[in-house]
Amino acid sequence: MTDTAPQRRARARSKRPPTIHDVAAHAGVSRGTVSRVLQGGDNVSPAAREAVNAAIRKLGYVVNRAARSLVTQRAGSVAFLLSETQDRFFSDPNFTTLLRGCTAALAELDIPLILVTAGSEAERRRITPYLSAHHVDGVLLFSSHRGNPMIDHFLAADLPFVCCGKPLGQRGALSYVAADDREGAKNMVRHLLESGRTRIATIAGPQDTPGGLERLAGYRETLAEHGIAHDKRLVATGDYSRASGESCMYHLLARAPDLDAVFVASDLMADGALTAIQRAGLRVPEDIAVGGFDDSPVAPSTRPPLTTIQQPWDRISKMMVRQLLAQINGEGPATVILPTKLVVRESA
Amino acid sequence: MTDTAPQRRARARSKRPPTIHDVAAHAGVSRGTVSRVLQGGDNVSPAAREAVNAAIRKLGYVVNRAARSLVTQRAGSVAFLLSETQDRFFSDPNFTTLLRGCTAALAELDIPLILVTAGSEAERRRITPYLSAHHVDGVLLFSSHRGNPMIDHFLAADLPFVCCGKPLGQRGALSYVAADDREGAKNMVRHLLESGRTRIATIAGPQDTPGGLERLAGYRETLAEHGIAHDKRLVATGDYSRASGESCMYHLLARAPDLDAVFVASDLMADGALTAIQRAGLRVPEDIAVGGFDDSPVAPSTRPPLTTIQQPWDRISKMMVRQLLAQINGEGPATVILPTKLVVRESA
DNA sequence: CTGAAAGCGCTTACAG
DNA sequence: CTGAAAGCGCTTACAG
Repeated sequence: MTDTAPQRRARARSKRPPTIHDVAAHAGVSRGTVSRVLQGGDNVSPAAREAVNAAIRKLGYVVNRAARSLVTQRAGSVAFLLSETQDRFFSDPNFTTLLRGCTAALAELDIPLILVTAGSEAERRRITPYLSAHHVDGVLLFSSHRGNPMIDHFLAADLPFVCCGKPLGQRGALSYVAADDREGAKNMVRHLLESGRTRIATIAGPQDTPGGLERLAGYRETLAEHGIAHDKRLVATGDYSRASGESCMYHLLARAPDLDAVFVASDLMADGALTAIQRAGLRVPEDIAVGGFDDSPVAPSTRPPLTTIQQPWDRISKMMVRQLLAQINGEGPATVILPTKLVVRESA
Repeated sequence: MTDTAPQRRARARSKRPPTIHDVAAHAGVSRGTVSRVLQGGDNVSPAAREAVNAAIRKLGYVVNRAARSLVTQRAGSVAFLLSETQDRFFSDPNFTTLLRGCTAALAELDIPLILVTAGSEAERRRITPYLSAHHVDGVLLFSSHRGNPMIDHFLAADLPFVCCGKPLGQRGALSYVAADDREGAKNMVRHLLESGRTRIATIAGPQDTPGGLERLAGYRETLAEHGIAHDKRLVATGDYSRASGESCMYHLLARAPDLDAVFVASDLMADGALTAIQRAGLRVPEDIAVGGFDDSPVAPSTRPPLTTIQQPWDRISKMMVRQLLAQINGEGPATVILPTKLVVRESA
């Protein structure tokens, strides 16, 4: 009626996935040897390795990660943290591209990706202890605005993290991967200049984001390099949304009716600008050339198709993963800047 | 020079997050009591509970989930599984809506969401053992096409899962949450009929997806109910893409020039149909009324804005999470069908 | 190259 | 209501 402890255990095990104990018994070795094979198989005789691998296959053994984590003191997983209003990011096509890239890069390494959002202060408070308690080995941080408070927690908890884009308002060396925004902007403005435009306006992004800052700086630098005096009537600042691009363009048109080109810091805003220009009865690119930034999915299907700067999203996500793993393995922080590419279509 | 074991342990601990052991020592109780408080605090005296909670706050204790998982035999996490070509899903706006909804619902329950993709056969082979080994407690499954092979593995491994949409080609009772596609389609066709249209065409979705099947069935049923004979020249089948909507519409126009309305099984395809109709020199809705399905983000900004059927995405994700947790807690499978809503804009 | 043993941080019957 | 103890499934010095 009542089983002995070993009987009970054996019975329970029959319903459960096999453990290292079962593999060891099957292969006729100790559990230590099985573990060594699992770790890569150094210091194991070929015969033992073979027997263990055969047993693993036969039993369909899969390591229990919780048990492993407990002893190695590593979670074995990584967080993809969206520290931004969710709506903003989830509706941003660039975000899905990044998410897909990181998922793929991590999947190849068999590292689970835990998706975490922290758009509000309340969410941040809830998630910080989880992260700081090292329930993940590191975090891929996506947050565009200045002064993310979570960074200090990660630093305090000694938790590796890599930012997407330069984290503003932070001191000390932090790991981040970013596109070369400034150089990309310069490239576009140069292209506009070379096509003969002389009155080039810009719609910048929010000035508390690296993209907003750097792309505007690139615009100014290029004009300065070409001896063109700065004219603040030619500068408007949007919030990366399509609607803001449209209204900025109306302002620009009103303030500087003679402008013949505009460099817009995002494709979405550029699409809005296109609408404004056409509603004003002007033609693109004949009257006004429009250059965007991102090469987002909408770029080829705007009317006319948008000339823009391609962000290296795939490389960014791959590099973020690589940098994060390096840090988890003890390396120090590093900054990675990736080049962008001018994509010429019809709008400029 | 050489520490004793306890000294070594104490020193190591000082750099590590506090454990239940530290909390117990601090509160002057046993570790068992601390654990009981963590579990909800039944069978614990108020005094002990207070002491433990104070110690937890003071030490900033956070439970080690790996250790907990090891003994409870539960992962404590859930997978969001995309068993579909990644491109297709990541570019689908409905997908991000679902992902956001599930993330939010799970976050409230403090359950980590692990994002897993399995678009190719190779990926499926890699991920199946991980999932089947119960590295997650359950899976939220997103896959639209017929006969997903992973389902059999989940069944065999006794792993709870809930599908988004009716899983085709499966027998036996499976849990799924879906919008009432058929009723939604009927609703739209009725709306078209009531506005006086008599030659109503349809662009259906792929016939190996529940949405493709059910929406077409709803279309047919409604016409039959109104005594309108079935005319197969009025039926075309697309693949949910914008491009397929456009080309289907050209075919329809060629085969049945007298059609005065079209019910399209997705907003993206409807947008394509709009283009085709306008290129053919016809007006929407004057000449042809167009009804979509999804109420996706593009619907309000098509020209003209699209009359469509709203899918209850937020409710779907919430219900999927709820059903999954119920199953994890031992309940049997259930089917949940959620109503849709007609959203009238200008296209019909 | 290999086994025996300790220990990772929890939970949970089992006694009391 | 509470403590002592066993055990979850691994890894890793430590001896040999």
